Amino acid sequence: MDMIFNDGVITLKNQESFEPKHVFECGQCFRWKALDDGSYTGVVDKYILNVFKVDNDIHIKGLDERTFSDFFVNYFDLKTNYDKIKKELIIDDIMKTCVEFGNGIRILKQDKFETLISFIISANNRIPMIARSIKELSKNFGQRITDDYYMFPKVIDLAKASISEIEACGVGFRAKYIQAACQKIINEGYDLDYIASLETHKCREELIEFAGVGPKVSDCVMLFSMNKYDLFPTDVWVKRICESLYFKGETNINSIHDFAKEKYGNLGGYAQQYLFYYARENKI
DNA sequence: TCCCAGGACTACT
DNA sequence: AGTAGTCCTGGG
Repeated sequence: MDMIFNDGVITLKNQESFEPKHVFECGQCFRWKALDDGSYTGVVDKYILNVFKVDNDIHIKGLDERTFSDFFVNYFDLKTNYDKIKKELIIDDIMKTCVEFGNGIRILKQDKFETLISFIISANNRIPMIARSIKELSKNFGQRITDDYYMFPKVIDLAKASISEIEACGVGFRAKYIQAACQKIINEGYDLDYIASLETHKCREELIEFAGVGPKVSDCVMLFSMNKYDLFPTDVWVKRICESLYFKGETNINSIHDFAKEKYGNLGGYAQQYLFYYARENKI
């Protein structure tokens, strides 16, 4: 990887498969915000960073070199060859269209606990509301970074919150799920690192033990924070685009899972991201 | 006012 | 085993 560190800015040269808009607006994360200049600022762990692209170069502000190589090379999944993945995925014209449209998508490697809570909040919810809730949870129960930015809460701190305190963050009926998830981890010994080490099916079974986590949320948690890609999170958007482009009619979740497993196998998670982004940006 | 949104749960057959 | 109704919240 061609990396230059100069005057507090990290520059990655020739990043065709890294488009900030695609990465941060493909539905995987909720703490990145587009600024008026087209750059994106995000809170990741205790870091606040700004990312933008000029020509084919990615620029990252807010990190020292050491933090970048120790933490963010992994976070941005920079060691993965997306050209190869995209080549393998383009086995039909529909996926070709979606991959070309979301060319710069990368699947971030996010924190397990933050992803679990974030996607519990996502159930039957809208993105702005999800982002707002996460921001409030962080402000109320996370460590302060600056006056404007707070870390996502640690399990131990969020576990101390009452249901009504969690509700006050705007999460609605999901407050009890959030509290229960924290307590399951703290009191019942549920270990997300251990769960992540299990193979996909077993991992899903364990995640679904959390109240408020069903098939779709579990698959998102695995895809976005547990390095599992042999799955196909199927929300209404993905269901809709599969029905309209592949099935040419109504079908059910199981049929879509079977279809995706057959067609995309171990790359299902990537395929889902290109389909989802295309579907949502084009309002299919 | 009603409807619904990036699902899951509960209470029914 | 499979399926309606319900759920906080807030924007159309």
